[in-house]
Amino acid sequence: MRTHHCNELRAGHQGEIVTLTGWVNSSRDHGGVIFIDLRDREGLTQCVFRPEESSESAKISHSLRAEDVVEVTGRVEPRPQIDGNSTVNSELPTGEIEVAATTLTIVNKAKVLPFQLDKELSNEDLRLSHRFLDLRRPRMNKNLQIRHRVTKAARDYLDSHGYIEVETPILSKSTPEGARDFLVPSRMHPGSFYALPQAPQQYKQLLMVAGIERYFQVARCFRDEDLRADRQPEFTQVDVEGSFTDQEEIIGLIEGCLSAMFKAGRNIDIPTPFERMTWHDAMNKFGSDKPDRRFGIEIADLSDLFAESGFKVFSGAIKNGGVVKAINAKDFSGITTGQVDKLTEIAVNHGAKGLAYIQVRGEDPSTWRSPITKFLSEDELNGLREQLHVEEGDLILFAADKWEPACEILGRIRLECASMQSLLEGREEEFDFMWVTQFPLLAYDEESANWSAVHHPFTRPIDADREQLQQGNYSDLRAQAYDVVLNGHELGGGSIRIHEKELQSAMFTALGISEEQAVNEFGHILEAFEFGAPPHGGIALGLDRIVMLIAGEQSIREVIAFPKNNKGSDLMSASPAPAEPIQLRDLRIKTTVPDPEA
RNA sequence: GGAGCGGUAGUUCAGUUGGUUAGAACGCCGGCCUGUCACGCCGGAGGUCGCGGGUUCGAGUCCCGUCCGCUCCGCCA
Repeated sequence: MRTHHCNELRAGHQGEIVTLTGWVNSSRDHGGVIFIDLRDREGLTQCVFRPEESSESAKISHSLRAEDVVEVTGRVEPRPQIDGNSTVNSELPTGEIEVAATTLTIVNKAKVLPFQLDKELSNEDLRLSHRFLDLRRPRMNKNLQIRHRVTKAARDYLDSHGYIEVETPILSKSTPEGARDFLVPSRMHPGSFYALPQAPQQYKQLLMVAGIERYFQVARCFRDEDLRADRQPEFTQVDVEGSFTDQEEIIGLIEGCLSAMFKAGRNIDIPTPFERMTWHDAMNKFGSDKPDRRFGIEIADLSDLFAESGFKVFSGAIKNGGVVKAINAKDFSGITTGQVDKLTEIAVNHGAKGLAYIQVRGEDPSTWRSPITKFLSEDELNGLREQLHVEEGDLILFAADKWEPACEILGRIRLECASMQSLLEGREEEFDFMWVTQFPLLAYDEESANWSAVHHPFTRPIDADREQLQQGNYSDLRAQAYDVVLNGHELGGGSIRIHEKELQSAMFTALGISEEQAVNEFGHILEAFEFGAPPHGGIALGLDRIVMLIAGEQSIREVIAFPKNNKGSDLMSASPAPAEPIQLRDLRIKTTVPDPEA
């Protein structure tokens, strides 16, 4: 049996007889003396095999290959002086010592691996199909350890604040709103399906009705939507709900929880309280409900300046009830034609007809290079210079549209400018936490002519807007909803919920859900609200994203042990896979897709 | 559903205006080596250039189609 792990032995252990186990990380065969670096999950220890001390184990050691599993027994020795030179390896925590092997057992040989563990691998397919090897790499091993510590910190923190973890069903019911569900056919109810939960939303509210008062869950959630670097079909939320609470209490709780998580995972102290910004301000200044504020380029409103402009694109947009907005990308007047094209494409993809810009080559507007300055008056140009603090070298970009699309266009453009200018490089240690509050409650979709819930249909309007909702006046309602944002990533979102049947019914009416449908789909929660439901609210944190940011990774796949690829496949187990005919028969399911095996 | 980028040795990549037998590094195999730690030295094996078609005297390179991967948009209450 092993006596120590591979990151444990130090000079103080000198003379002890120890046994280490692990994988051969590397071997250096000098013909006579042989070194191997033995690796376990904790680290590396050098073992040395000298023929004069143990001819048998030295002989065996010649056959060692990378990733063989071995057990080594020997004496802890200080690294010697050779010809007056120290052989201490200061790069290695165990570099002051080595284990002079007397016994070597090859526990299990390893084939040559399909990739080298000490080299970066761009072929993610290969990594995922051999994930059990990929995870051996110290970086991945470290990521899983960070994930464990961060999760534990969240659990401990919430526990210490009186929140108890309750498990809610994975086999659940399909909900009409929201993301596409994963369906699970029921054998005992042919033709009927469970759905995997997109979130434990309704269950946790029912736990509040049940008098649990303070609930949390490290909850697996499922959404059958297209994937991204920060999206997986199954992902984990730290789901929290409390009764007799309010937005302030939840925000304070989560600030403490995130602090504990970042402390545990990265040993940094994040300052609290976080800054707050209303959704309207976030959109207005940053064109996003999850602003990245680490660089400037704030959006300015120039509607007053251009209301009567001779440039009809601007004045026309304003007369149509829209706005003219602009950003000043400092020191970016040297933008290339290709980059202008790319920015224009982004603008056009978001509904703009084009992208007006000015390359500022000097103090005097006459030196400005632009397709539009010839349409602008001297007053307008001077006003522009003043309001945007224009200096030589700047690049001005405009959007003229309705308020929200104009904000969104410039929001996208400012992110792309930051990327083109590499404004975020080398700033991995900056953490800008913030809350975005007062989201709109409802959004109108022109195409379907329907109102839909911006957060979800259980979200409570702010008290001042409650009457309006019940009177059927759905424009500009504000929600008691809040998102916590870090460096442009949404870490989590929550709200104070509706706990009264009448208000919930009014909400369903707003969403075009008929009474019959409401009873059918949400009857249990409407009924529950009639039996003394306490006021309640909560939040859900995206654990994968948080761990990703703490670990400094670019994709949540790097912090999930066995993630799916871009198409939702697990390349290691080859799932999803066709079902056996007998399984389908039991489920009374017939597929219309031809069997690829046939 | 759409856009972009990519696919050449086990891996990471290079491969010029289309032109000899498609290269390098690491890994792998064999040999040498008693103080290395990315050990070193000598030798060797290893390729359907994703797949299919086309242009051409000649295609890794050009054209068309297709498959796969990643990133982004749509989507994700």
